[in-house]
Order: sequence, then structure tokens, then C-alpha cells
Amino acid sequence: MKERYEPKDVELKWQQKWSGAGAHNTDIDNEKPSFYCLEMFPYPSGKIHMGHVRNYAIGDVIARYKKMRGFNVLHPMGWDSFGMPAENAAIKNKVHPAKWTYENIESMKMQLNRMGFSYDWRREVATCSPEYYRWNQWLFLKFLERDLAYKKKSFVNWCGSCETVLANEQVIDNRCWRCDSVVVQKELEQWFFRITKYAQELLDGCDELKGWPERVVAMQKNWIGRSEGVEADFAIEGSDEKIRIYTTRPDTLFGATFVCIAAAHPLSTKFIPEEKLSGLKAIYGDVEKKEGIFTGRYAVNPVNNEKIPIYAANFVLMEYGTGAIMSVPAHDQRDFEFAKKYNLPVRTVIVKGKTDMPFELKEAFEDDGYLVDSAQFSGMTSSEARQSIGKFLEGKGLGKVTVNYKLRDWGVSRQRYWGTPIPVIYCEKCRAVPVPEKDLPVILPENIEFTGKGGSPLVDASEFLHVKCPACGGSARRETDTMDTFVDSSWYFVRYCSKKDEHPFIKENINAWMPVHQYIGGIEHAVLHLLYSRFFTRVMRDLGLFSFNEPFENLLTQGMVCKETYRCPEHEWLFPEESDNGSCVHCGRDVEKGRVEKMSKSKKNVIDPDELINRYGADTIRLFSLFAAPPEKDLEWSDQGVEGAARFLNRIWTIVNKNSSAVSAIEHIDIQSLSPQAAGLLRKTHQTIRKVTTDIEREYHFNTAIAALMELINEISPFTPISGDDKKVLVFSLRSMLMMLAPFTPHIAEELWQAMGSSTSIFSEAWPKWDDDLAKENEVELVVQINGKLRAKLSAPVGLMDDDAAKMALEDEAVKSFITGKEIKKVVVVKGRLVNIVVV
RNA sequence: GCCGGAGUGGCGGAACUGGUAGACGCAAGGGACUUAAAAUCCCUCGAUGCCCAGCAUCGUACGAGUUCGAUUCUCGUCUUCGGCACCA
Repeated sequence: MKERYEPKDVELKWQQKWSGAGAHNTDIDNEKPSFYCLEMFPYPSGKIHMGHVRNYAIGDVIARYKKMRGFNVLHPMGWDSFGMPAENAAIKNKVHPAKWTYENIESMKMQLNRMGFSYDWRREVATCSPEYYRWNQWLFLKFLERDLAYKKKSFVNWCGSCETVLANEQVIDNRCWRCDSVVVQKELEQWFFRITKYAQELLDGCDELKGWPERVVAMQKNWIGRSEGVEADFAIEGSDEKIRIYTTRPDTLFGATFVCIAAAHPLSTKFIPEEKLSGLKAIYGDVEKKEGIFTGRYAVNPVNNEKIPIYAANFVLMEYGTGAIMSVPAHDQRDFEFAKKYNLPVRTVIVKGKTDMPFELKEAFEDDGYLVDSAQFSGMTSSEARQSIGKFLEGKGLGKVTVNYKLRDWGVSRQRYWGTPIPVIYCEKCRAVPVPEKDLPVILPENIEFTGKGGSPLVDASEFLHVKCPACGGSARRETDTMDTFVDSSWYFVRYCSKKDEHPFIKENINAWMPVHQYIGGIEHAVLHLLYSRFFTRVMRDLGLFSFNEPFENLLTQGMVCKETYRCPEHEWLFPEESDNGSCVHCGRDVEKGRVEKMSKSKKNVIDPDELINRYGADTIRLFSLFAAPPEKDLEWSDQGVEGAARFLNRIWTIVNKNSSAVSAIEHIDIQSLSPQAAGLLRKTHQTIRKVTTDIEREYHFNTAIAALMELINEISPFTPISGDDKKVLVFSLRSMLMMLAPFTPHIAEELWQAMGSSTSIFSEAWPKWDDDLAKENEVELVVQINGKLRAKLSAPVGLMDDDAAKMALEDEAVKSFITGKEIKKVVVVKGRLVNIVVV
């Protein structure tokens, strides 16, 4: 064993040994309980960043810990490898996206291995490989069969300069993220997944997500956005047509003084000339503006037959509800503003409690209250009236009670090359025809030119494009859109259950592992990826592929990795070395230092994991990132903190080095013969095992678990054994410490384990057990309070009776001086901990 | 606006179901070893006051409340972060 700890040698050695021995491979084992530990797979950008390191370090600790606890642990890794960056690289650097992607995968895989993560690489998947995406296509066909995939015209974000559709996330301040030109709404035929069919189920299922952070569940509920309300028909004066409106406030129906319809509503088009309407459409969705155009028509309120004007308004959304609303300015702030602008009447029909409303409203009154001026409904509370008016309208055939969701169907078409081809063929005669299952996969052609112009390059791939119709054999053309990459990641967790050369939907494989016991990833996926995966899981269930409802039993959303930033008023973000004692090296201005921000290239506060590994080794990086903050909170990177972690590992190395010759059988320790120091160390060791174990079990509190290990080393460090049994205690203590350290810093733990004389891997050891009796202190500190204030600390025997504790406290000299001449009203005793004497 | 968090030393963070606030680490200061430095080891380290070996008072964003006792529970206020946002 070397005197100096050299992480590079140690880590490489064990990575090779583990990999050679297939130490991280897992097969179904009915003897052991299974545990599926999964971290969100990365996009292969080419280099891992600290966010990955943190995410995967957390996952690796859990996987290794569970393994030592006797679980059969599935811990796979793969690549979310379709997507825009590969295509952009192709356009910019003339590299084929496939080449670029697979090279990135290779280099990132190497980096992950250098971190010592325990993945079963036999199960690796890359979503861009035909053997993976053929199942995207297969699922797409199943969706089609079940009417869960459909095509419709819809408005999409369109960048005219790049000639492509943009996802909402790619539109920043209404401009294209790439070329900065203004994004317009364009109507296109797109494929959609009918996620709305599962809206209620996905909402109800939220109650099953007991192992998820509350805020993620709240965000999902919010996104689904269920609201209960009423649809009501307003007749149009002088017309047979009606306007159907949606409201969640039927209790305010008598206060409606006008009706608003969306600019894209068919009736707007009918009543208003297109040239006038287009101006309104142009400001659709502009939160700053509330504008409308009078249609010249009047609607009839179904409850009081009142005639009220109909406006087309920019703030009414066509996609939500019925695209038409009744406007009640007295009780809705938006309607109030609109009414003020266009001089429309405001009428109060709700009062709060018994007080009258002010004569002139300054803003809408949106709370519930009691109804007035509302015919037979007057006097009711808002909630009573909502029910009664709903029933009344239903009874008269003028409306119905309904539920609306904010959730929209999921548009999955992308006019992009680097994605899964949608398996559909268009034929003049047979229209859209699904590609027969036997013809899957539809392979993405490789021979493509990337110009960066003109939408999907697949349009120019004539061999790909022109095919025979599978139905009639006539000439036909393929769908050239590819799928949103979120489709790929909506079921990859099922794919890992089988080794990759097998069919992904063998029940035996899926049921052996799913649902995922612990999923770990960033909060940024709180809605989209996690919601889509829940949706897919339910569809797959309905396809009979398995019978569980939820894919992820427990979810841990780790915090971001942050670092302090340097900012110059002139030169924006600076690298630390660009700041010379607080002034900018470029212009000499004062640098604002210390704002802690998420690591990002643009803020110039990134740390490259590779450099850190070279300098400190993977174990130190792992240790620091697990110690500096609990997993779910943001982590502030600190170079000095890393040094501290390195120091800790060095101390362990030195201590084991010093004592590695002390190896002895430790089965029977004669407790009676131990020196007081050894007895203390034995106790501390058992206490540490208890603390580390419970800290990991309880919400993965790795930071406090590591702190406990540091306390233990602080106690081991000055210890010198006297007798042979003392020596046994030391060895027991060191072994326990190494085993507990193993999930966090696997390489050094394994190395030192061998140095202490073991010939088998530390990871085949069972997690150490503690003994409550041996962990017990033989004396306790009894705290004495007087009127709640700390006045004395007494040392007392364990198991002291309450009466004796009180007696002991009252007899203490210091305590006496506080209570003489005062009346004791009460003595409170907390068993074995505290006595509080209440005096007046 | 709605929903969800968070506020504790110079800093990151501890404190189980109300019971010694500040574990552990970082930084800082002092000391030992050394020709010197690095490394290592030891000590101090919330604030204030004092007839300082010790003791007292204050202290977990702020203000109330419940309690023998509150970082922890209740109500109100402020600050801050994240998500959604003209969803009728």
C-alpha cells in the first residue's frame, strides 16, 4: 500500500477491475427483492457538466447502498440522442448528426466511467438507434389504432427565416432562439397525441404520487388545470344561431352586460370583415392589451332575456372552453377593464355579507358573496347559486354543467431530420395509411444534405419519400415529419428492463423491475417529461403491456449546481481571473462579485468535471457534491470545500495505512477488558452506523450521513489501542467506516478494504449493523432549566427515574441559588434529558 | 394574481414526533513541527456586557399567540426564490 493517496491510480484500477468482472451487471434474481434506481438520461452534448455529476452521484450512492442492503439493483444508463443540437452541428460543421452523436456518446460514456458510476452498460440504449426508435414507431401505430394519435390543422410557432416550426421553449420573447427573427403563428397540419383523454386520470393519479415532492405534484395538477363550470347558450338576436359560452361563475350570470368571442371564432369571421379582424388577431394573446370590435349583433341572456352587445376580443382564447365568454365587469377584473375602455355598463349582482357595494366600483369584486338582483336566485350564496343556475340551465335545455382542462393535446410533429420518422404514408386514394408493423422500422435515411434552410431535409430524400401505398400499391409519399424527442423519453425506462437485443415488451422483464423505485433528475422536467411519461405508461397499460399505473414510485428532484459570479457593468459576466481585486481587467470598473447563479457558460461560472477529476479524483468530487448540501437543495460549488473533501479522504488513507497491519479476527470482542477509549470508540462506531443508516433511509440525507462519518474519523484518529481487544475495536471501527463510505467514494473504499486484508469486493459485503445496547451512552447529560432557561447541566446515570432526576436537580448548588426564597409551582421532567423547574 | 418552497454565525449547512440552537465542513485567528514553505497536528471561533479561570443578557426575517418550554405549532407582516399566468 502506498503511503500517499493517489486517486488516479486507485480509481482507474478499480474501474477496470469492476468492469472486467461485470460487477455492475444485473439479471433477474427471484431470491432478492428488486430495486430499480434510475437517473434521467442525458442528451449527448459531448461533455458532462456538474449537473450530470451531481445527478448521477446521487443515483450511484442509492444504487450501491441498496445493493449492499441486499437488493437486486437495476441501474442502467442511456442516451436521449435525437434532437436539434446534432442537426445544428451538422449544418454548422458539415458533420453528419449520427457521427456527431455517436462520437459524443463515446466521450461522455468515458467521462461517466471515470466518475465510477455503477451502470449495467449491457442495457444501454440510444434513442437514435433504429432498434430503439422502431418501438417509438410501433407505439405510434398503436396510438393510431386507438385514436390516440390524430392529425389536425393548428396554429404553431413558425420562424419564417429558418422555415421551421419551433417548440414553445424555442421561442424567446416572441423571437426565434436561433436567428432572432419574429415568430409568427402559422396554421399547419400536425400530428397530435390525445393526452387530454387521460386528463382526469392523470389528475386523479396525482394522489398516488406519495413519493414525489409536493411541489412537483402541485405543478402537474396546475398544468392539467381542471376547472368546473357551466356552458350556456346565448341566442343571437335576429338569427337562428347561438353563442355557447363557458363560465366558472354562473352565479354572476345576471350581471353579464356583454359577450366576448375570440377573434378566430367562426362568428367573428361571419360578422366582422377580415381586414378589421386581422388587426385583432395580430394582438391575440398580448397580455398588455385588451381590445375588441363590436360585431353589430346582440346576444340574449338566457336567464333574463336581456339583450347585450357581442364583441370580438383579443383576450378571449379560442382553444379554451368554447372560445366565447359572458362578460361580467362587476365581478371579473378583465371584463371590468374592457367595459371601462369601451364604455359598457357595470352591474353588481353579488354583495359580500350584509354590506352594500360602493356606488361606483374601482375594480371588479371577484370574491363570493350573496346574490342580489338575480330573480329567484337572489339571497343565495355564490356556491349555492352556481349549482342552482347550472341545474336551471340544464333543465331548460339552455346549457350544461361541464369540466374544462387547461391541458392541450400534445403536438408531436417536428419538421426536423434528427428524430424518429413518423410511420405514415400518404396516398391520393387511401389518404393517410399507417406503415404496416412488419415494415418497421422506418429507417431514417443517412444520405442527406444539411443546409439549414427549408424545413425538414427529408423532403429532398427522394428514395425515402417515394414509396408504394401499403393499402392499394399505388404511388405514395412518406410523412416527412419526425417525432418530438419527448416521445423517445416517455418510455425508455421500460426499455432498460430488457437487455437491448430482446423485445422491449416482455411482461416478465417489465414486471421484474417496474415501476421505477427511485427516479432522480432535475426539477426542469417537473411537468413535460414526467407528465408525458405518466401518460405513456397509462396508454401502455391499456395496451395490455403491463398493469401498473404510474411509472415512478419515488421521485427525487435534485437542486441545481451553482457558483458565484463576477459581473462588470460594462463587460457583463466575467471569468474570476478577469477580476483584478474587484475591478474589471478590461475597463477597471468595479466588479459585482458574489451573486450565486446556476452554472452556465454564458455566466462564466462553470467548472469542468474532467479537470476536477484529473486534479482531485472522482471520489473527492463525489464526496463534496454529496456533502455540501442535501440532494434536493441547490448546491453552491466551493473550491475550498473540495479541498476539505480531499483532506478528509487523505486522513482516512493515512489512518488505514497506519493500522493496516493490525488485522485480526474481530468476531469476539471482550467488552469488559476494553480500555475506556476503546469502549468509547466502539460506542461511537455503533452510533455512527445507526446515524448513517437512518440518514440515508430517511430522504437520502447524505450530507448529514457524511458528517457523521467525519465525526467517527475524528474519534478514530487519536485512538491508540492498548490491549488486543482494543485493536479489534479499531479494526471493527475502520471496517465499518469503509463499508459506509463505499457508496459515496467507491474507489478509495475498495482500495482500503483490500489493504485491510480482504480479497473480496467491499460491495459484496452486507451493510454494517448496529447494536442499540452497544450504542447506548452510560451517562447522560441532564439539563436543568428554571422557568425555561438553561441553568445547569448535570451528569446522570442512564435510566434515571423522573422523581430522582427532579430530586437531583433540586439538590444542585447552582440550581439552589436560583430558587431559594421562591415558590416552586411545578417541575417538568423529560425522561433522561431535562428538568424544568417553574418558580414564581 | 394563483400555486409551491425558503429565510438560522463571516460562509455551506445541523437540530428525530416542541425539550442543551449552531453538529460537520469551509474561512479566519493563535500555537506546534520546519532553516523556511507546503503538508500535518493542537487550540479559539454567534453578539454584547462585566469586579472576564467564570458569569449574565440577547440571539433562528419581523410582530403577536399557544406552552413549564417554540428554529419547530397557530395567526399576521416583510423579504426572497421557483412554477403557472387574459384558462373566463
